[in-house]
Amino acid sequence: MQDVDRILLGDCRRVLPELPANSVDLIVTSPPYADSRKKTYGGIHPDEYVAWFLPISAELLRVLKPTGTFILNIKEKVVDGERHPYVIEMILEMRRQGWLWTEEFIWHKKNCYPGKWPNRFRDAWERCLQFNKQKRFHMYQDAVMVPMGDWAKTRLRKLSETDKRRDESRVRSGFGKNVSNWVGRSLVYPTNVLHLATETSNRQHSATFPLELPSWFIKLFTQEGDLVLDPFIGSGTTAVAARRLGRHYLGIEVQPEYVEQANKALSAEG
Amino acid sequence: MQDVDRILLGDCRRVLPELPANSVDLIVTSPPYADSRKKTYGGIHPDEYVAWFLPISAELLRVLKPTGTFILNIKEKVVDGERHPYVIEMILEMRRQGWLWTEEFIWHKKNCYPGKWPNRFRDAWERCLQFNKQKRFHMYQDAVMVPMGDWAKTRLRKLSETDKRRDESRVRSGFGKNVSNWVGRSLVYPTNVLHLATETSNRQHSATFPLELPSWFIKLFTQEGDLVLDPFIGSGTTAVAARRLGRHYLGIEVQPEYVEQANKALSAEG
DNA sequence: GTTCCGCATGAATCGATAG
DNA sequence: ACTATCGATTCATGCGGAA
Repeated sequence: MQDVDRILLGDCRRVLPELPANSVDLIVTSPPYADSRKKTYGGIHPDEYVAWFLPISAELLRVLKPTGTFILNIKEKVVDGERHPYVIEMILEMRRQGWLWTEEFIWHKKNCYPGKWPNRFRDAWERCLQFNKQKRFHMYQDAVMVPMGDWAKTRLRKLSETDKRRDESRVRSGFGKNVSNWVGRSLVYPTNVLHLATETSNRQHSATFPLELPSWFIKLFTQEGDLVLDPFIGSGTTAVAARRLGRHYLGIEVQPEYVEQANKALSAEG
Repeated sequence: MQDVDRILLGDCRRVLPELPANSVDLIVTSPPYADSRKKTYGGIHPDEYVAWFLPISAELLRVLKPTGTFILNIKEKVVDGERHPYVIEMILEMRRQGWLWTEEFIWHKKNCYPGKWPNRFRDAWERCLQFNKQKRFHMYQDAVMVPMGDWAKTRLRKLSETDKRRDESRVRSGFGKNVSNWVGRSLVYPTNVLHLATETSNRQHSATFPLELPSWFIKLFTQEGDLVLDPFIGSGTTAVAARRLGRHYLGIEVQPEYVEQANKALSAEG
């Protein structure tokens, strides 16, 4: 546990083998999309994407604890007017590697990229694939409970405005026991559809991963003190999320500029 | 064109070969989900689902016009704690058949089935897979434009409640031209995420498929007078949607009770 | 005619029980 | 051991009756 809370510089295909087996509680990552970030990983062509990723997922399978979870945020590109099948091929191949494809969460991007095409609407969702090593894994559902759908309409009607405000801030802070006792029936478990906006004010980082996304999965699948790994950490979003939630983190990034950026962001956290 | 606007009784594996090639503008269907039980279509086991469906999709490829579209509403079940891969295997096999996997729409089910499990949240989405025969297909995007996000906040604030309701029903009825002239700048194109509730309390429709779902795709991919096919039409939802929108329809259903139900629903349309 | 409240109802999933 | 059935869990929706 001495080598955590760091951003490691290097290609994760080289760095991952140096990590001990069964040591990570959660892997959350958004790998470079096919054909993008050409300079870094050589601009993987969609047709070669699966072959490129499988050795990495094999290492991830090794370093993950048996009770751990792997969340893969990914979306297939349109190639020649068609959704390229590399993502679904990857799911099948990873199952052959030994991964269990436990669930597929949908990240609904409330503010998706604008544009207009004659044969296609704007793409407003991405996959967050959940993989596990075994059927029994750690999941802390209470940590991500949300206000009930008609909460504001019904229960809160009788509360004063100040009560309501106090209530909401408590709910948002989220650390549950007293809150869930107090508002108890006002909180429900979420579904497998996440409604999050992309971060507009983000800098030059290509993979715009809102902080909320890794935060949600970190709360759901880890406890304080657990270790979160992101093998394509980019500007450090996952590490910041982990740190804010009191989890240990480990990031891998091949581009020195990103490593620097991530370390700067982490220092700013104090 | 004389044999349309009917619900055909029979297994679609037998009925489809009797239909002429290149005659259908849109196929929208929600096939029976994989089930261990043996009622309709012999209760297809998830492991056999792909083999069962491929001959059907081959026939669908034959009857669809080159400019037509096939929308397949489906969702994989959980089997032994894991999402079963039959849906994604089917996508790959259908591509080998010659289908283009153009897009994947997400139907976000606002009212999903309740429940609580230790390792899983409620499933609130289904796939609406779009397949085509060629890269150029008919798409009428203007027919499904929706009010802008802040529409209710800005424009509608000044309208009375009755005006608002009338307004919404106009938009929902969807015949675009006059509406888009009238509210003009208030309408935007939708994304590939649909937010619809399932119809729960509609008695005789055990329909899982809300009327809005086929309606949306019918408006998007056909014009008035075009032909819509549903090879697993069930209680006739797709036919009702087509009829209301002035499209011809053709339904296939293996269970006589459903055929009767569908015809009754269609008669009620007048 | 309107708003409000109560209630039944789901393309679900898991775990236990029974054959 | 492996499959089939059943009960428990849980919440957004829209209907119907009531004020």
